[in-house]
Amino acid sequence: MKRSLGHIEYKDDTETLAKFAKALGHPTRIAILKHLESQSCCFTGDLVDVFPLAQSTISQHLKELKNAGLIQGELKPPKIKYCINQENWNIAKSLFQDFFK
Amino acid sequence: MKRSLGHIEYKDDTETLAKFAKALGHPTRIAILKHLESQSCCFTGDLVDVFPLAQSTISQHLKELKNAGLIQGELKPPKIKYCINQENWNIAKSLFQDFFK
DNA sequence: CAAGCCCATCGTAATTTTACGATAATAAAT
DNA sequence: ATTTATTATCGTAAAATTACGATGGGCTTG
Repeated sequence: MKRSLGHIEYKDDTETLAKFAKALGHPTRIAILKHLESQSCCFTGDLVDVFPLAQSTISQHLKELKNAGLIQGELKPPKIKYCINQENWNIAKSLFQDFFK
Repeated sequence: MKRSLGHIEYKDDTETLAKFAKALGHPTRIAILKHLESQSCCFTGDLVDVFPLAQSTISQHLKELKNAGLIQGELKPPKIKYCINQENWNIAKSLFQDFFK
C-alpha cells in the first residue's frame, strides 16, 4: 500500500467496531463462533474434526479471534479449551446494536 | 492461497453474515456508513471532502459497500447519490442480532 | 461541438490474508 | 528421560486488500 498519511484517526468506537467486524469477516470464523456458542466451549481438535481445514489453518483462525478479543483459551493440558470472551462479546454486541440503530 | 478443497460449503446465513462483516471490516467503511446514516444520503464528493483519502480510494470503498449490498447509488447527474440499502441493511441487522443472540 | 464537472476504472505497488505442510513447544504419562 | 497427545508457530505461496495517480466516460453547460 502507498500510504501518504500513515494513520487516519477515527473515533475509538469506529476502530473497535471495524476490528470486530474484520474478525467476523470470514465464514470459517463465523462458523467457529457459532459452534462455540452452541457448545459453550470446545477444544481445537474438535474444530479440526468439524471443518475440512488443516489444523494449522484452524489454529490461525482461532488466533485471529483471540487477537480480536472475541474468544479466550484456557489451558487444559494437553488440550486448550476455547470459550467466548463474554466481556468483549457484549461490547461487540452493543457496538453492532448501536451501529444498526 | 493453496486451496486443496476449492470451496467449503457453509450455511447461507453464515456466508451472508461473513460477507456483511467483511464489508464492515474497515474503519473507513464504518465511518462512511455512519455518515450515510446521519445524512440519510450523500454524494461521493462529500466523502472525499470528509476523509483524507484519494477520490479513487473512496470510490473503491463505496464499490465494496455496494457489492456487499449495504448501499446503493442513484444517478443524479453529474453526481451520484449514495444511500443505505434499507432492505439489505435490515437483513444484516437481523443476522447480527441473531448471531449475538 | 467543446469544456468542465464528477465519478468509476485501470494500472501499479505494498501489505495483509488465507491456506498448506513441517516443525517446535508443552505438559502428562510411561 | 523418553514418548505421546495436542496445539502453536514457522516457512511458504497464492490471492485479496488497500492505497495512489492517471485516465476515461457520462452528462450539463457554454
